[in-house]
Amino acid sequence: MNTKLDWGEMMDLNIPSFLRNQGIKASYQRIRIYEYLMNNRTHPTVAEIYNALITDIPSLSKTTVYNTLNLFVEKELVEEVTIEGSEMRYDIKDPEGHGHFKCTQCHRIFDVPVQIEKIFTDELSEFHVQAQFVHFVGICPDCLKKNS
Amino acid sequence: MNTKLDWGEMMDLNIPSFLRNQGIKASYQRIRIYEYLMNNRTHPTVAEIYNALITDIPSLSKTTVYNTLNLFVEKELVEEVTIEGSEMRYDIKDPEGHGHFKCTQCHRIFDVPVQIEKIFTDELSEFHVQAQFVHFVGICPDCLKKNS
DNA sequence: TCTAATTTTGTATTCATTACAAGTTTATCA
DNA sequence: TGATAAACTTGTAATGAATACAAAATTAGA
Ligand SMILES: [Mn+2]
Ligand SMILES: [Mn+2]
Ligand SMILES: [Zn+2]
Ligand SMILES: [Zn+2]
Repeated sequence: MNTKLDWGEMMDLNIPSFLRNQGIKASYQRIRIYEYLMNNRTHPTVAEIYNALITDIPSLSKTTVYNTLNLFVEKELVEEVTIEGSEMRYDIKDPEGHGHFKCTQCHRIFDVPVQIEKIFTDELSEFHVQAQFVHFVGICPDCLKKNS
Repeated sequence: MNTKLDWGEMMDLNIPSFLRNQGIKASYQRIRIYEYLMNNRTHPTVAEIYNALITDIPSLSKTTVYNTLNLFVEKELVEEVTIEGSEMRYDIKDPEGHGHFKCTQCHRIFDVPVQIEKIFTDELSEFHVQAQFVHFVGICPDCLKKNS
């Protein structure tokens, strides 16, 4: 039998120690917010995270959600998804990196694999690239099926 | 001698008729806002456009800048650049398409060529892609030089 | 346990964007 | 040309995401 855990499994099992490893105190609120992002890969907004957790954590403040997400972004555990003009969206940062697809019809945001290396050009060699983001906009397979 | 004008030259010469061709009434404000975007490829915010034009057009309202840009986006003359979380930025839409690089030090946003085709993957064939955006974040050549 | 540091919370504030209605300009037609 | 409607612009009010700030609560260290 295989006892080796992958990245996702490891953090699922022990979020508190993962957070501590990243130099973050594992408060109850932080654990629950991180856990929510792990289990809901839907690129939620602050409001969505808050509304999902408020029943379980009646004392939760929206400010805490903002503070926590900003901390996670700073520590590079979480990525801001700026695919919308209105509200910021958040996503667990995965080491490989992936792109996003926004469906104009159902408004869902999908993960899509992207070959990041291939988009680099000669011109970019002069720049020091620290992060890259690829966004697509269009109609998702589900909505295409419904339309036809 | 060559009398053929390219896309940029054509619109430089006659913005009003270009706008009318796109089904947009060529009001003075609209012409000046489009002209500003043509001459300032710096991905300006609404506030920047407004502040640049207010001395020439003392009656100008910020609402008009918003209305006009939203109209241009709708008619696909202009593209929203959602590289910042705070303010929307605007860019003349060019047929070939290009990526953007945000320098974390001088906060400028640069155009960078991108081979869009190369980022498509098999997974995406199920989606109907209408637009794609590539953003980089890092340090620009100027700032790299200053740092060293 | 006592004390300091950290975290959470609630409220007030900021500010980009939109909503709306009134004023102004432009187009249409007799 | 002059009247009338349509389109556009403007100013102000409203919305709402995000931050600032200070007090309350929790945690860590001595
Ligand atoms: Mn994602
Ligand atoms: Mn550009
Ligand atoms: Zn869809
Ligand atoms: Zn720079």
